[in-house]
Amino acid sequence: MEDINLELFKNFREKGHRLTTPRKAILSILSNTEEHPSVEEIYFEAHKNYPSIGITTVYRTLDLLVSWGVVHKFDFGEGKSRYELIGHPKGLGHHHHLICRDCKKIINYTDLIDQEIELITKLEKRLSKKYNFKIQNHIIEFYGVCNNCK
Amino acid sequence: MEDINLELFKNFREKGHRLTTPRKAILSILSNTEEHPSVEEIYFEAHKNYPSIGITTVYRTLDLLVSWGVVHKFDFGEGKSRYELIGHPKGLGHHHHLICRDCKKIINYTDLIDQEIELITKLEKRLSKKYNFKIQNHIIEFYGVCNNCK
DNA sequence: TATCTTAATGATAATGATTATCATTAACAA
DNA sequence: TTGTTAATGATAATCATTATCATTAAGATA
Repeated sequence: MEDINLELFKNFREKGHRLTTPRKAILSILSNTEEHPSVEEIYFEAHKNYPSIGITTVYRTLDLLVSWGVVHKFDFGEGKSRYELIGHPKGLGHHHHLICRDCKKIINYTDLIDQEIELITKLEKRLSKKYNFKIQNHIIEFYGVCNNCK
Repeated sequence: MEDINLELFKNFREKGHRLTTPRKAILSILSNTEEHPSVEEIYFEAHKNYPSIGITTVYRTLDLLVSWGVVHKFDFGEGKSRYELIGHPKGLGHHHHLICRDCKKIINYTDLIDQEIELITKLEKRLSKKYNFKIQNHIIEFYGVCNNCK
């Protein structure tokens, strides 16, 4: 439970939801990973400290967090979803992905250029006005074939 | 079968695959839609002209096209995949998405493409060199809440 | 602190998209 | 026209996710 952003706890209370043990466990796991864990991985990890947790609760809690825009749900083409805290307390921070169509390997890259941030910020402003859309986050992904698979 | 890019047919032959009726039907559908059809929708559509087609073949053909980087497989969080021709012969062309987390509505937008292309080209070059990765395409998606759902 | 209300949980079954199997069919090379 | 075999389509199997429902425990209240 070391590095949880306490803002996340407040989030629950403010929205009138109960802050339960399984929810705390799941937030803790998301806060302390630098990966994009799947439901099964989160369930397995949570089990260590909280053996009675059910996988249904993992699904439910993640859905809740995703609907608030606090967690992003990814699909890298493996037939299951992966999750990531959007405002990540560890260093992971804002990043994008290179995805191998073949072996599904994911490379995180963070060498974003200023130009990108500028472009995206501009786009966000324009799009949210034009479509009256509240934008919570964005993803940029490059698809192709990795060095091992070509 | 009106507007198929014949390059796509060559693609099959060049790779030593047979150009079969169901494959032609699927390519035709992808070439003539401006949507992101699901497997079921493609199957249903193909059925009109080719009633004996099986849904398994739709899955298989799409997998093949995706592995060549000719078709992109999307997941908009609906629990099923959607597909789109990357080099689209109709006007759809290169675009990105605004996705409502709530109702899953998808808005296609084509704004700011010139500036984007410049930036993305630069990024692509840099990333493919750095990670020795053959990049085939990219997606940019904005997630949030649409006007109806807020 | 004990009690009450009800949101949240977890076990289980149900669903639904996708994949595997395998006998049959049809591309296309010879 | 024929033969080889990749491709097909029907069906069953798999597996992630969702629905159901009796039970539990957060947190408000006394």
